[in-house]
Amino acid sequence: MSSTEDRLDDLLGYHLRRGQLRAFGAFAELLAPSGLTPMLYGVLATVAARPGDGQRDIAAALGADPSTMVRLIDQLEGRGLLRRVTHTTDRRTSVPTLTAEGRALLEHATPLVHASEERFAAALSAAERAQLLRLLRRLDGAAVPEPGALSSG
Amino acid sequence: MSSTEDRLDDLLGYHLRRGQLRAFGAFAELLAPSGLTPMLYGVLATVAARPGDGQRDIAAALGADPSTMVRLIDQLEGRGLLRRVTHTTDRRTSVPTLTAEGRALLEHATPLVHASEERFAAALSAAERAQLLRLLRRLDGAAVPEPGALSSG
DNA sequence: TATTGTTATACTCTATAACTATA
DNA sequence: TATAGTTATAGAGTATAACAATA
Repeated sequence: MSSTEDRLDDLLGYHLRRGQLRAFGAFAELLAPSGLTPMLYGVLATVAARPGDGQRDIAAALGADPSTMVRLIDQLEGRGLLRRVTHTTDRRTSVPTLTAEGRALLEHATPLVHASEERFAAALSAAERAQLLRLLRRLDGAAVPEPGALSSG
Repeated sequence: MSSTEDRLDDLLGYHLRRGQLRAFGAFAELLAPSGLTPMLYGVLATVAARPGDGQRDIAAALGADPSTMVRLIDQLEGRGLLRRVTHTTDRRTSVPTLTAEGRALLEHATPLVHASEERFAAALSAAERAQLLRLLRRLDGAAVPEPGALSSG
């Protein structure tokens, strides 16, 4: 009723957190068997999307710390989903590269991820989901700066 | 091609997470001096909004675990922002109750929280923010997965 | 001297299970 | 027997700082 009761309900941050928890939960329900967390899936997808990028670039694209990325890459490499390939000209840089298994798992997981999205966003119509996605992209700002990319929202 | 590069950019969960991180960061920038985290603010606001509720109810309202709530209440009580008042008829129940200091801090913090929202959502117009809030509320409104049901790994 | 990746470490947040005291 | 709160503990997840190899 009064402003006292609505303090949290009026906050984007509050609902963003709750929405993310729901999204994470739905992800876990469908993808637990694959052993993938949202972050591990994000790494696989980003490695696939940015071939040739070093770990630091992958980390930056995901908003993660380089030392955090080491552990994530360790996990994925330990499961044979990717390999660290030394960069052709800069031997400091290791380029995460998907193995056949990694690519297969990514292809297997992606429809499950979309299914989890449809599950936790079932309260919204397709048009509303698209609208929500559009607004969230704008919120993120210029999303991930990609080499040679175009837009600016 | 596009399906490969857009795997993450098409996901609500991905953008919800990034949005929440942005919200959390903006909150920290403005609220760090107060010593409040988003969750601690949420507890204060919920205690204010639900006088007479026990810790378990407060926890449920925030989607948190009862044992997690103990620690949060501990922190707030240790700083003199609330007190545990034994329930009138059920002596098992402790009712978190704001002190004058707690209420004052809540009143002080709330405009700062709104300022942090305006900061991290600056890319959106007022109408877009309202629309985003509506959609996120609808998302939250659907059956909330229980806290324990999510993490079975 | 700067940069990439790595390691060691610590800190935060949260959940699980066992325990207490009430009911 | 069931419930509210608590405790101890463990598991993610992440960040900071120091270090080695390379540029």
